[in-house]
Amino acid sequence: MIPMDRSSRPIVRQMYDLLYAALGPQHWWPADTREEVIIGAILTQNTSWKNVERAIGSLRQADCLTLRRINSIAADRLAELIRSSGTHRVKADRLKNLTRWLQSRFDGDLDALFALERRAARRELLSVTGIGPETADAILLYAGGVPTFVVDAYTNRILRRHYIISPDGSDYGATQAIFERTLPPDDRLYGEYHALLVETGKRFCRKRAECERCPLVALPHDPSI
DNA sequence: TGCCAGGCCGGGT
DNA sequence: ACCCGGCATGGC
Repeated sequence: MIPMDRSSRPIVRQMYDLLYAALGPQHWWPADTREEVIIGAILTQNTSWKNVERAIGSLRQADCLTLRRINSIAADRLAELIRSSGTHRVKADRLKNLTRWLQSRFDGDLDALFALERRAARRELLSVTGIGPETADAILLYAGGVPTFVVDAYTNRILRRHYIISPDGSDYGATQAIFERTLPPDDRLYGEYHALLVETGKRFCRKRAECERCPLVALPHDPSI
């Protein structure tokens, strides 16, 4: 067997190695229980994690950091508890949609959901109003341990920057397929990789001056992205 | 001060 | 099949 040299390694693997070497393990998803993962996944939609942390704290303080409790309290009370996460009335409705659906369809049993075949479980999650592709995959991966690659805005931006997808590309499934085609279906690997991409986006893509310090700067890229 | 954050929905072309 | 406004708080 001819050993594979560095330059012929898939770009997606090179990127992972560079990010992990530079940033180390990210310990995602930051939560104590899988229910907390699910709640956080909805709260963090288009919202900085910092604001989500406060909302999680409020829920914990009110003993409402479980799906059962969220299912039983009033939506407007829930909205007040999660106010700091922004778009709080929308998110309160979405959380209620989720818990109502889990109760009626799976008798409130998360194990029943995650026991489903992966595509079936994903379809189920997507049927809930307020759960889109990224939220569904984050729940599957970080709460269920299902090896599904999570694609977010930073992921597409970084792939555009490195010519891996077209300059205007943002197709969720296409981006997801790039990772799932190249990497073994390992939930720990997927989880670490997505966390590294988000951390990279936060630290190196926000301000122009920071992007030259990106661990991926040695790879071919378009500086204007 | 304005702009954005670990999206998604619903209505309009 | 896209495109867009709305949702809303806290941080820089």
